[in-house]
Amino acid sequence: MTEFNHLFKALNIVEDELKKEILSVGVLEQVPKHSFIVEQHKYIKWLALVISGKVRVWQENEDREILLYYVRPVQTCVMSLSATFRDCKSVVNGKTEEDTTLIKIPVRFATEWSFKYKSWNKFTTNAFIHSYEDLLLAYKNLAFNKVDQRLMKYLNAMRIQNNTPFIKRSHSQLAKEIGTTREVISKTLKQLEHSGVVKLSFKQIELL
Amino acid sequence: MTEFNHLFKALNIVEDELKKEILSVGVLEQVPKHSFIVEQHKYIKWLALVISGKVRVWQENEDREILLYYVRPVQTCVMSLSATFRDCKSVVNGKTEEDTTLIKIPVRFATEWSFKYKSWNKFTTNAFIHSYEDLLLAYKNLAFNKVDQRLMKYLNAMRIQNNTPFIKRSHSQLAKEIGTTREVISKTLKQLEHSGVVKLSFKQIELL
DNA sequence: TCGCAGTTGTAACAAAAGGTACAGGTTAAT
DNA sequence: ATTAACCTGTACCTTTTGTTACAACTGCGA
Repeated sequence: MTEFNHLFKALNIVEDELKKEILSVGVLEQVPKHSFIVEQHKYIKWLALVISGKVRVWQENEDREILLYYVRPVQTCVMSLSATFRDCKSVVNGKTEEDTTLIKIPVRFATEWSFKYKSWNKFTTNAFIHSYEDLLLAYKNLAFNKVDQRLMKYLNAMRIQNNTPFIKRSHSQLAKEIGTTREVISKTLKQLEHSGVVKLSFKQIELL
Repeated sequence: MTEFNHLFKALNIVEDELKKEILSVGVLEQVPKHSFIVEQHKYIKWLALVISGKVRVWQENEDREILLYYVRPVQTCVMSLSATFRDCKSVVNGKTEEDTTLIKIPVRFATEWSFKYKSWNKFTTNAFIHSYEDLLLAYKNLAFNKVDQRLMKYLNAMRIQNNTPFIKRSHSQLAKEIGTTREVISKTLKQLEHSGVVKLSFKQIELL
């Protein structure tokens, strides 16, 4: 089970006891792209850890969406983590964007572990802290920056993330990340192209 | 020390050992209104627990502000909580709005405790979860609702909070809660008055 | 009681964002 | 090769939000 060893290493899990427990209750799952992992208003029963692939987590409201974050290897979604502490319904949506490998752990175990094993405790606490700070940044960004600035931030983050200046996303996908509409993105991108910051082509934006 | 007993009861702290530790390292402090508890870019050294009074926590950006949350008895500010897990600078501001009583705990203890004492663990975890969910709601609200809706939500929350339909805040204070400017709040309130939802007077808004 | 700092109202304008409508491009599947 | 589904560009218009500027009001303290 390479995936489990990979998990142990990535999360700095050192206790043999904990490893044994994870091996016995954890379920390895291959999820194809575009599958829902969590859905708004539905109960979360598993703590999902992303071993490979990518999960997009967002909120929606009628016809609009806004990106919250991506869960990448090796991480967990805070929302499913908070479900481990009190049975709860999801207030977000999560969907794989690529074929994804998960290790799923029934929520009830995670609570015990955080008290029993230092490394698990550290992992969960860190997850909370980082997620909170990320969300705080996102909130500030939304509160104080206009669409064009938010878009540029997003594009630059993508560039660093994927290590390429070519962002392969359609305008409507971008709109759903930024929290606006397709037309606004199209117009904003055109402006950015005129000012020589980007170069546009079909389903692709090049950062200059 | 009534304050400490009050704290133990409110946080469901049952372990005698933990009580002893809190009593020995905790510092009781009376803070007058309008004092900074945490400041952006400054290090957080204490975990502050609000026993009585109220602390306003917000973010700012040049000339704009936006409210994050209030810390009320008996709670702690998540940001100072996350500082207990890794020495960090604050990304928010916190200021007392009333004369406030705090119990301050040096950050290094809080980490140990969360592993050593179940009730402390529970308290910190719950604090994280609730704060995260609150922020998520705020984010969604900001992303999808216009100023008038956000304002009404805020006013209604205040009404419930203080159990009175009279909200005693100036327009510029409201602007800083909502994340907009004074003029916009004035105009929006006038509209709301015309539609018979509120009644305006000096430094007071009555919800009808 | 006077003056001052903070508050409120509002007109006029500017900028940002959203919505409608439609033309035309690209791709993938049949 | 044709079609259907999706993508892009843009003109035009509306709504929302922000800015500037100024007049008038309120309440407190000297």
